[in-house]
Amino acid sequence: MKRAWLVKSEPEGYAIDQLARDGKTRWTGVRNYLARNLMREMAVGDLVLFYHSNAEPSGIAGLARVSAIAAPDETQFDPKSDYFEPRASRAKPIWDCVELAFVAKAKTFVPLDVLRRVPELDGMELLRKGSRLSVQPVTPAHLAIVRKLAGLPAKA
DNA sequence: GCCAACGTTGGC
DNA sequence: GCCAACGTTGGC
Repeated sequence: MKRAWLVKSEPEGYAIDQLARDGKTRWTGVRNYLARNLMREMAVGDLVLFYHSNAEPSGIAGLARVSAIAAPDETQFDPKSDYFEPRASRAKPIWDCVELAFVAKAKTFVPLDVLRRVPELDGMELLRKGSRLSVQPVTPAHLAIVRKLAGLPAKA
């Protein structure tokens, strides 16, 4: 069963344009158990909304797709990395990441306040007060609405 | 910069 | 296992 997701990224750290240049990237640095567990549920081909957080403005910036399933996040083993995890070992990794591939940049960037004004998006995790989860599931209905708003292709 | 809403840590 | 203190996320 194909599912849909949303990931947050600070554009100053890794923006949709960077993903467009790279083509694909390992989604490293997620250090939240719920987010990790959701990444473990991702399948190759699942679509992923790409959200710019902590931005001016924040909002939906594009679309990606899962190009490889969850595997140990290499940054946890690197003492020089901000994401180093002293409790982890290669025998017992703690953090995983998927690989994401670029699909499209939003033809129309959709800011958060616009999303909030769409009644059909009620209940979307992103719009929940205090929502901080950086990896979230998105229902097919919500995905379809957001793609329409953003001018993202109906077929990836 | 403020602060609400979390998640994590560590003392007990 | 409880929970207070602390740290982080992310909108505003």
